[in-house]
Amino acid sequence: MELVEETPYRWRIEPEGAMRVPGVVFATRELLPDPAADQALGQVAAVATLPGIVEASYAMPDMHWGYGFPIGGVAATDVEDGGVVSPGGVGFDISCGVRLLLADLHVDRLRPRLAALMDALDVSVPRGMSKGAVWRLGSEAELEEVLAGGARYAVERGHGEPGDLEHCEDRGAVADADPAAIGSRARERGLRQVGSLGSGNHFLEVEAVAEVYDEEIARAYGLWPGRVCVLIHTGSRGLGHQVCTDSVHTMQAAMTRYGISVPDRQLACAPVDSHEGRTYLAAMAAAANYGRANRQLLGQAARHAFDRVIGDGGLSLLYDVSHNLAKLETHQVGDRARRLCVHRKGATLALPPGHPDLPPDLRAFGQPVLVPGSMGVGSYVLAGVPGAPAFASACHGAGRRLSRHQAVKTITAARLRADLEHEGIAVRGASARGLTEETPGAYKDLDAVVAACARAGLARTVAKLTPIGVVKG
DNA sequence: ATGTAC
Repeated sequence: MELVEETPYRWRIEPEGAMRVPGVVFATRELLPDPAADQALGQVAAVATLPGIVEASYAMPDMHWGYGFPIGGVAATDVEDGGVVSPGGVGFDISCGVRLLLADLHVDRLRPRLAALMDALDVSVPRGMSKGAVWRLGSEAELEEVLAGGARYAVERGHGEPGDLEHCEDRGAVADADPAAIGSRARERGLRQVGSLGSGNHFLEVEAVAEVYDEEIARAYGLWPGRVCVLIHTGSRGLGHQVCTDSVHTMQAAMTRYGISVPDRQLACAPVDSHEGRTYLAAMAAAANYGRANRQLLGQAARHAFDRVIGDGGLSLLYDVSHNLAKLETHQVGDRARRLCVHRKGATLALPPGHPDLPPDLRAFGQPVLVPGSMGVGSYVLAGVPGAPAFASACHGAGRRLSRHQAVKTITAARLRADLEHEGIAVRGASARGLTEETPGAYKDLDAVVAACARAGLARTVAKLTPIGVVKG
C-alpha cells in the first residue's frame, strides 16, 4: 500500500485494485497506526472499495483498528448511485456518544464536597455488564416509545429540563426510527438497560475547565475557567449491539443477491435503497434513540446527585453528540449536491457556524464537538468550522494504541488507582480489569490528536477540561 | 462496545 504524505496532517492512500476512491488519513506521522500491530490503514483502503463511495475513505487522527471499518473512519456513499450502508461503518455501539453538562459551580467550591458527590454518583449511576438501570420500563409498548422518541420521550416523561432537547444533536431523536425493524432479542436486552453506563471505555467523569483556547466561543458555550462539568460517555448497550449483530447477518446473506463483493466479510452491506438497507437504517435509528434516551437518563441521575450534595449545583446541558452513526445528508460533491449516506464510526459530526440544525444560542459559533480523553487525562471541547473536509466530521477521542489484552499487562489496578488518586482524581466503582484495560497508556496522546484535528482543518480547539472524579463500570 | 463464541 502506497501512503503519500500530502501535508504534515494529511496522508493519502493511492487507489489500487478494487479501490474506487483514495484513502485520506488526517494525522501526524506519529499518530499513524503501527502497521505491524494495527490493520486500520488496510481497513481504510478496504472501505474505499464499497459501492457508491464518494470523495475518499477518510480517517480521523484517533483512528485505530475496528470491526470492518476503522474506528475514526468516515465514509459517504451516493444513495442514487447504488451507494451502500454498512453496519460495520456505524459499529456495534450504535449512537455511542457524549453529553457535557455544566454546573454553576467553581471547582474550588466543589473540592470540600467532592468525596460526597462521588459517593452520590457512585450509588446513582448503574454500570457494568448487564447490570441495573435508572429507568424501569413498564412494558414493551414503553420501550417502543423510547425507540421512536429517544431523549425527547425521556424529557416528556419528566426525565429532563426545558432546553435539554435543543442542545442535543437531532433535538434528541433521530427521525425515521422504526421500532418494528428491531428484533425480539434486541428488545429483550433493551428492556432493562435504559439509564445505564455499561463498561469498557464508557464513563461518567466530573471535570473542570482547565484551559481556554478560544475566548469568544468558550464564552458562548459557557466554559469559564474552573467551571465544574459532567461528561457522560455511553451508548445503546445490549440493544444496539444486538441490532448490529442481526443486521450484519442479514446483509451477509443478502450481498450476493445485490451482486456486491467486499474484501472483508465484516464490511457486509446493502444498497441504501434496498429492503435490507432501509430496514437497517430504521433499526439503527431506533437503537440510536435508545442511546439518546440512555444519556438523557444518566444526565438526570447526575443532576439528582448534584442536587443532593451541592444543593445549588444545577446542571445545564451544553450538548449531546453521537460518534457512531450513519446519516442521510446532502453535501456538495464536485460540482453537484448529492444525497449521501455518511457513516461516522468513532467520528463526530462537526456542524459549521450558521448551520440551521444548531440551536439559536450556539448557531453563530459552530457545533460543540466533545472529545473525551482516556481516564484521567481529561477532555477537549472543539467547535465545527466552515468548509471542513470529510463531510463536516471530527475526531471522537484519544484513540486506542494498545489492545485491551496488551493494556492489562502494562500496569496493575492498584498502581493505576494510586496514580489517579495522587493526581487528585477520585475513582468510584471501577473493576480492576475495567480499570487496567482503560489505562491512559493504552491510548494515543490526546493533546496530539486534538492538535492534529485542528491543524488538519477539521475543527477549532475551544477548551480543555481536566478530570476530578471518574465513575466507571 | 457486548449476557466477551457459531
